[in-house]
Amino acid sequence: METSGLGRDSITIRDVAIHAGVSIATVSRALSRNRPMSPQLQERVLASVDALGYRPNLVGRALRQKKTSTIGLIVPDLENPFFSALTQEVSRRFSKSGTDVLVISADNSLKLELRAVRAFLGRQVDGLVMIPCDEIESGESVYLASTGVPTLQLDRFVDGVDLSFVGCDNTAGMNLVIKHINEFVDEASHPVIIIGGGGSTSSGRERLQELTCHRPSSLVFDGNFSFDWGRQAAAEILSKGIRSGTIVTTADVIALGVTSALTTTGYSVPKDFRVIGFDDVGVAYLAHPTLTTVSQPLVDMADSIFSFMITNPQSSQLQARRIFRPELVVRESSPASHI
Amino acid sequence: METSGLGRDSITIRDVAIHAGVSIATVSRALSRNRPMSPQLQERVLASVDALGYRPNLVGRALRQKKTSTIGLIVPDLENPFFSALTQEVSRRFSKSGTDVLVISADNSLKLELRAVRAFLGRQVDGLVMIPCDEIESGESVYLASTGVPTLQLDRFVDGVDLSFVGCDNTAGMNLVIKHINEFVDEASHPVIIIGGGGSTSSGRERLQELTCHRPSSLVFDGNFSFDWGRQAAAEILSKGIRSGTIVTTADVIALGVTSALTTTGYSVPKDFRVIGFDDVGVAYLAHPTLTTVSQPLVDMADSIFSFMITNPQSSQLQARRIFRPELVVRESSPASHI
DNA sequence: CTAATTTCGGAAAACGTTTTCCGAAACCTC
DNA sequence: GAGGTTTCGGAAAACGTTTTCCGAAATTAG
Repeated sequence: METSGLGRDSITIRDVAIHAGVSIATVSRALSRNRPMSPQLQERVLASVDALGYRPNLVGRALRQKKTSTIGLIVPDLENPFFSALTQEVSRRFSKSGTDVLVISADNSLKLELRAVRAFLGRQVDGLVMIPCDEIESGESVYLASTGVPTLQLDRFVDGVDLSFVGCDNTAGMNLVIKHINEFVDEASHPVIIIGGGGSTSSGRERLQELTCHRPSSLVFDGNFSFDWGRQAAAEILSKGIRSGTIVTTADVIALGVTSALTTTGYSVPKDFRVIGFDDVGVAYLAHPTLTTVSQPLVDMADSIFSFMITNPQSSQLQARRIFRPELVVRESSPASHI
Repeated sequence: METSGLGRDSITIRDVAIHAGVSIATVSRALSRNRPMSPQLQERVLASVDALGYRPNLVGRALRQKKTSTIGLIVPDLENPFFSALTQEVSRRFSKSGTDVLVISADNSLKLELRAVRAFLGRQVDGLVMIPCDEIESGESVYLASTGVPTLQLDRFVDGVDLSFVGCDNTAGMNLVIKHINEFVDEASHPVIIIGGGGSTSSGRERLQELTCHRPSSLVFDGNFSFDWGRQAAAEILSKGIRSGTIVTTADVIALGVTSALTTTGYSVPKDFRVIGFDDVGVAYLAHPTLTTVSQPLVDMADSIFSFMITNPQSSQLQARRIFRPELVVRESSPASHI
């Protein structure tokens, strides 16, 4: 055959209809199995479809059906391994059910986040999953999203909008950490240093809040969710003359940055400083020393997002929260044994 | 106003036309500035657009214009930090120009990769950028993609398809590594161990090939691009009774896995084993010890993808290759000083 | 054998845009 | 002030589907 070596202006359903000698309605039905039809005719149509290499134009279909079998996922930063893992998990879950997940990274920018919402809304996605950049400032994006399409917040939520949320219990997670450090921390000799991050996100704030609430006298540093901030924070700690202590962070990426800076400068983890993270990203297990952290149930969260999305067709009204319990994973960076 | 607290069945261009008392053509023109029109009328239309909160349906527009202002990016695995960094960079580059980049992760599965191609093709993206999963097996996906839309291969290419490619010079990169290790490797006492990965990808193969070609007597292990494979390979090395050497890998993720396993088992990097990676992902600088690796020019590659995409409107015919020169970054895991 | 029902293919409307084509009005030029 | 040109708004076609509606044929019932 080799009708069209390069698939220039593609073959439409009309071409198939002509080729098979039927109407376009028949072709559509043969493909969608929307209505029973005589097997031999169906077969004939399908043969033409194959012969011509016809691929339905999903844009046309979407326009007519007013649905795209697509959901959009907006993530603040793909370079944060926690988000890429979460992205992977969510995609995996949906692809099992035949809906495609399209991902846009907001690159930690509110402007890009808003633009991503517009892009997805305009493209008529059937649902939107957002990990908002900012607890306050993302309000506009999230609200806009919710006016157009069933929207779910993942991992972080925005203050003041009534929208379903799937995440983990950051407070409970931090309590596990606090209980853990209570086992070996001697207030006087071994100070607790808190390195926050993402203070303008709900999860960052919740984690930090719980920490400062239980350890009010601790030294607190606040920055963002990044390796670099971790490195920087470690430098600040050292510059303050602190030479040992227990460092609790609000994210693995921070903890890894801290550890890196500390060990590079000649300090030992966990001998001089114990370091604790949050999230349990893949590299936490790989770092040297391996990182004590709080593990989030990624697959459960992805499952939850999925079921919310399909059972919650339009009722953004009855918003709900599904909060999962994380668990502590004690590793080398803060061994359970006494110091 | 609060006409529609929840934006149920959204307002179309027709609603705006009625509200402004003009025809839909006029509304379209007012928005697209496609043809000059009287300022007061334009203003009136725009006022109605604002009042109603109209947002154009991009599906309708795409159908009519036969373009979507969207490009698709298919990446084999978002959890590989190199790919997430590359994804971020490409997105960043395109978003500057107003085209949205939609990402799908193939999750290292050929089936999902093919499905992603179909999804993007059906959705009529204006272009497709692929990092193919497999040098051979991804042929079907890549070919299919190329028949429908201008397609670019990134970082890896598929054997036998004539399609433009943007990547780095893996051979040159590995030569830098070889030159580097030649400075301190004493054949007899300090064996060179090669840990390959992604042997079924062009980049993995090229890198491994160059290594084995220059160091034919080395011990060679082959696996895939993952932390886990690195750990596993390290275990195999130790089980063979090897207690020191220079370990060259074909990717940072492997090198990091190797280092992790080695140091956990009590060996020292770089004292006992020197370890060298490839890619220069963010964590390479964070690892302990920091990782010697070959740095790929991500932004150059992203720029190149971009310019290929816009200048190469349809001419997949004249396929071209844009190969960038990587550079060696010597860090602690294989110091330049003698052992 | 007629009447009632079912089966099944096709014509055409619809989805929300953009854009071509028209025609009316306005503006020049002499 | 007539003829020519430009300006500018609207009607309608087009994009590629799905789906409603219709009618012809086939089947069943009585």
